[in-house]
Amino acid sequence: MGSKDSAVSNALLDAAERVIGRDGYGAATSRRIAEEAGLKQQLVYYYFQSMDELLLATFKRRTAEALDRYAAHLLSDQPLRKLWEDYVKRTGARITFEFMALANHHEGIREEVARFVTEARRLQITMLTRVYKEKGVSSSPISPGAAAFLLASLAMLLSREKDTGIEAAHKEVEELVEWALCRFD
Amino acid sequence: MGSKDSAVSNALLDAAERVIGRDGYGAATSRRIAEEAGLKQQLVYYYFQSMDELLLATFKRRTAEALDRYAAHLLSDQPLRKLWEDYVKRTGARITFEFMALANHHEGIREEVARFVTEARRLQITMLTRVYKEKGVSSSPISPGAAAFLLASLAMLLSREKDTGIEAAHKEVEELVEWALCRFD
DNA sequence: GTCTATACACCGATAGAC
DNA sequence: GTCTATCGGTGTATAGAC
Repeated sequence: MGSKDSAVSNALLDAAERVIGRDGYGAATSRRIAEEAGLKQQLVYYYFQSMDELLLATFKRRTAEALDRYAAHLLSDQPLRKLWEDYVKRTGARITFEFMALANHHEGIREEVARFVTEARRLQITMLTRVYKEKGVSSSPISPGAAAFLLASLAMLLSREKDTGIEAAHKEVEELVEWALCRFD
Repeated sequence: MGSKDSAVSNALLDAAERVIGRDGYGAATSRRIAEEAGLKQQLVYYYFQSMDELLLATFKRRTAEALDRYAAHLLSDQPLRKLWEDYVKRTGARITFEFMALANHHEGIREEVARFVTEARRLQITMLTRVYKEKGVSSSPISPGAAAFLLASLAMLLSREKDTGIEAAHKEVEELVEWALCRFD
């Protein structure tokens, strides 16, 4: 077994992301991922015990990177807007939905999704509670938790639909979000 | 080629739904679907030209059923609440996300997703415009289109996260939705 | 650490008998 | 309309040389 943070190991994770994003999780086979990385198929089994493990490692690297970005947004002077932009760019992406579907029948990925979403929400509630206090929000029907959830769900569906060529009601939703974000600036 | 609305054809579509929901689209092979239906693998190719066509037929049957349900909700005396309950039950379901992921790399399914979402939104905007007028809503920052989108995105993420074992901020979101729905009752 | 070789299962799809 | 038989391709994973 080879090291998990070697150059080859990371090249395999990069290749796995490209293949899954382009062709779906059904195409994430040892042969295609190795070919995408310019390596021999059998090398996959030197660096990972199984395909399941490779897929899980690919996903865990992504969630770790995302949590790092979210933490960085907290330090920005427009944390809410930074988070929204990050979400729109990433949570509706093709590869995100591939992993969501994979979570249906891959226990390790399902557990990692749960861990990731819970921790991300916790971070955002902390941030929003601070923002509410700074801006003197006191009696909103939308609690910090609900606001975090709203932000995530709107960004996810909005960017997913855009990717699918749908635009029904998008302009109005974007204006609504813009209106809400401006109230916090 | 056999008829598309024969008993056998529908049994294959039923079996395909079960396999995809349980094991993912990667498991939707002619052999497994036929076995699930108690039929021979080769029969799939008598009723469908290819696996792609079977998957598309499976999805189209689902979207047609959903649009029928949505149209029925319009006639209810609590159309908004009926729609919310339908959404919570279905849009976050495992199989929905499998088809969303499939849409990434299956052109026919992507087109059908776009058609379905656009038509569903159109129906809901008609309904909400009527409700707004009946209730005398005039200066809400949330337009009928934005409200339809909000409903869809919240229900989708809420039920998806529940299925994954996540509950962070869910209680607050449910209370917020309940509060909003009550205002229309 | 990377190579060649290979075992064995499953895949989509077709041909042709009945 | 359903059956048996089958082709060529691809999948996961392992063994063993270098």
